[in-house]
Order: sequence, then structure tokens, then C-alpha cells
Amino acid sequence: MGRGKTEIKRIENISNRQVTYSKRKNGIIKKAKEITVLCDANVSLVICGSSGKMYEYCSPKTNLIDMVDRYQRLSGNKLWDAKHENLQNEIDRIKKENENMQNELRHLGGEDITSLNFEELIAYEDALENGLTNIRVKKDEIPKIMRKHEQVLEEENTHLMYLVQQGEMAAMGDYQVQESFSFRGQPMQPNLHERM
Amino acid sequence: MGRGKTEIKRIENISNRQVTYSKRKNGIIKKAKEITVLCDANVSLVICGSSGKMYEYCSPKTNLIDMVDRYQRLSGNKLWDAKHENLQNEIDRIKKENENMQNELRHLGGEDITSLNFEELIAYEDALENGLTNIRVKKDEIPKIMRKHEQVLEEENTHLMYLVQQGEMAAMGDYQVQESFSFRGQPMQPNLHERM
DNA sequence: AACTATTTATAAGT
DNA sequence: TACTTATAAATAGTT
Repeated sequence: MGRGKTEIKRIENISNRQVTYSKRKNGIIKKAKEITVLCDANVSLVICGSSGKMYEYCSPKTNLIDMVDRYQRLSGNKLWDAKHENLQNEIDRIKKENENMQNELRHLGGEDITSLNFEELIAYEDALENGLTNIRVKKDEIPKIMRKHEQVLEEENTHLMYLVQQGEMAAMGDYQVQESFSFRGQPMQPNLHERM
Repeated sequence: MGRGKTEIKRIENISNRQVTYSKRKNGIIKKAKEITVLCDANVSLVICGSSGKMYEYCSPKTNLIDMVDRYQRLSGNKLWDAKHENLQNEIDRIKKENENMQNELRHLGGEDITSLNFEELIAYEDALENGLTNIRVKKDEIPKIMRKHEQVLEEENTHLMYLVQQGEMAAMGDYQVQESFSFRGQPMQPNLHERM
């Protein structure tokens, strides 16, 4: 319609194409609204031009999702169910993994071991012994670190004590002394014991 | 268009409505196809008449789901994402759980324990010792069970041997003997050692 | 964005 | 349901 018959083929001129797109898009939407009212129909319409802009129309009583849902049910066509399925599969996979780990943890705790055979028991025993060794090595390191820390503090203390005495000599009655003490109140490695 | 202007309001006459629905449905679909070709657009169209029959059109390059997906992304409108979100939340929750257990397992194995403090190390040590005790109790039970099993087998053996000898006495040269042996080949508790 | 000649869609009739 | 046709509506090209 219009001045001259239009072949239905891609309009090469970009601005023409955009104008036509805009006009026809409005036309389709109008038609969609009309059929909705005239025939009591439900219509869902999504149009996306090459520019990337999008328009959606959906008849009042429903929404896009319901329409797609309905379409799926009536046509038997799986559409987004496929997506759901993927997520569900992932969930199942992780849950399985989860269960395995839970079992492992229970076995390591010595629970639910009735079904284990001798070799498996040995394996768990080895694993536990190994873990215990490692943990104890680490645990035994800590007193050494604390000792070192203690030494540092002691040295610091000695030094500060010296400074304090010097200060007292040099400025009897001055508040320099108090400052020195407040400095002492902030140890050089404030949170060391928290990390053990 | 047609003979006489048509008001856009519900057509009360059912057959008229259906005829109009059919005609206009085809019209919209034709328009959708045309804009697809002319303007290089993507169109997704689902029409559902009051009779319940449904028609879907979607431009070649995409499908309904992609269209809806795209619409969601561009419009920022959450639609079925709400459905997905639940599944995604579940996945996240389980993954978190998974990670925690993985950590726990590593810690029990004595790995990645640098960040543990002294109390945590003690807790793991206790857990490991406890597990080890349980495992060892179970492990030590097994030789006892095997011993019992052995005894059963020995008794069975003795009994069978007796039967065999009786059989030889009663029917020298008969094949009864061989049958007795084949019975012996199927022990009474066939898979017992597999469960240890 | 508005105009208009023309094509297209379609309501009513058959 | 399909065809016909008069007419309304849509729109291509132009301004």
C-alpha cells in the first residue's frame, strides 16, 4: 500500500528502512490491540528492530510469561523448560557432590562406617593420621611463635624502660614521661595473638 | 476496512467473531513476516483466540525464548527470571555449603591450615583423634568377624567331608560324589568377605 | 512529521 | 469455509 507496490525484500536504504520499521511496527501493534478487543483474543508481541530497540505488547488479561507458558503447554513444545532443566541438572550434580562430601566427613568422624570394607578403613585411618600429623606440626609451631613474640615484647620493654629512666633524669616533673608510656600502650605487633 | 467502518469493540456474534479472528490473525502474521523481511527485524508473536487455539510466529533468526530473554535484558523487566532466580539461589546456597565442606575436608587433611587459630587447631585435632578411635575400633572388629567366618567354613568343611565319605561308601563309582563337590563350591555366605 | 496516491486488508455479502 | 467486492485502513514516497 502506498505509492507503488512494494516488493517484500530487505530495504537497503537505512533511513528508509527505519522509517518503514517505525510505521509498520505501529501498524502491527494497532492490529494486535484491535484483534484483542474485537475477538477477545490474547496476543503477545515482541518486536525488535535492527537498531536493537525493542517493543513489547501484550493483551491486558495476561502477560508475556503466561502466554509463553500457555504456548508451551498447548504445543507440547519445550522452550524455557530446557533452561530450567539445565539449572536443575546443575543442582542435582552439586547435591550429589555435596552428599559425597558429607559422607566423607562422616566417615572421617568415624560415623556410618559399617558399610566400609577393610581397605577403606585403612585408607581413612591413614588419612586421619596424616591430617593429625599436619595439624600437630602446625599446632606445635604456635608456642614457638608466641615465645618469639614474648621476647620481642621483653626487649621492647627493656628499651622503653631505659628511655623512661632517661626522661626522668632529663626533665623531672615534665609530662614527657607520660608520652613515653602512652607509646608503650601501642605494641608493635598489635594483633599477633589473634592469628594463632 | 471493508464495507462500513468497524468500531473497535468486542464482536458479540460468535461466528462473526471467529471469522474476523481468523482473517485478522492471518493479517497480523503476514504483517509480522513482512516487517521481518523488509526491516530486518525480529518478531515474536503469540496469538490465542477465545476458542483456545493458539498460533505462534517467530522470525527465523531467533526463537520465542531468545526474544523474551532479550526483552528482559533490554527492558530491565524481570519476567521469568523470578522463576530462575529461585533455582539460582538454591545453586548458590548449595555451592556455599559445598565450599565449606571442601574447606573442612582440607583442614582435616592438614591442608590450608595457616589461617586457623590455636583453638580451631585443637578442635580439628580432637575431631581427628575421635575419628581415628572410631575407625580403629571398627577396623579391629574385622579380624574377629573373619575368625568367626573361618570357623563356620571349617565346620562346614568338616561336615561336607563327612558327607563325601559317606557317599563314597554308599555308591562307589556313582556321580553323586561330584554333585556334593559342586555344592561345596557355593559357600553359605558367599559375599561375606566383600563387606569387610 | 504531515500529506496523499495507491496498495492492502477486510467486513459484509454470496 | 472460501470467494467476491466495496470500502476502510495502512503505508511508500514525497514534501
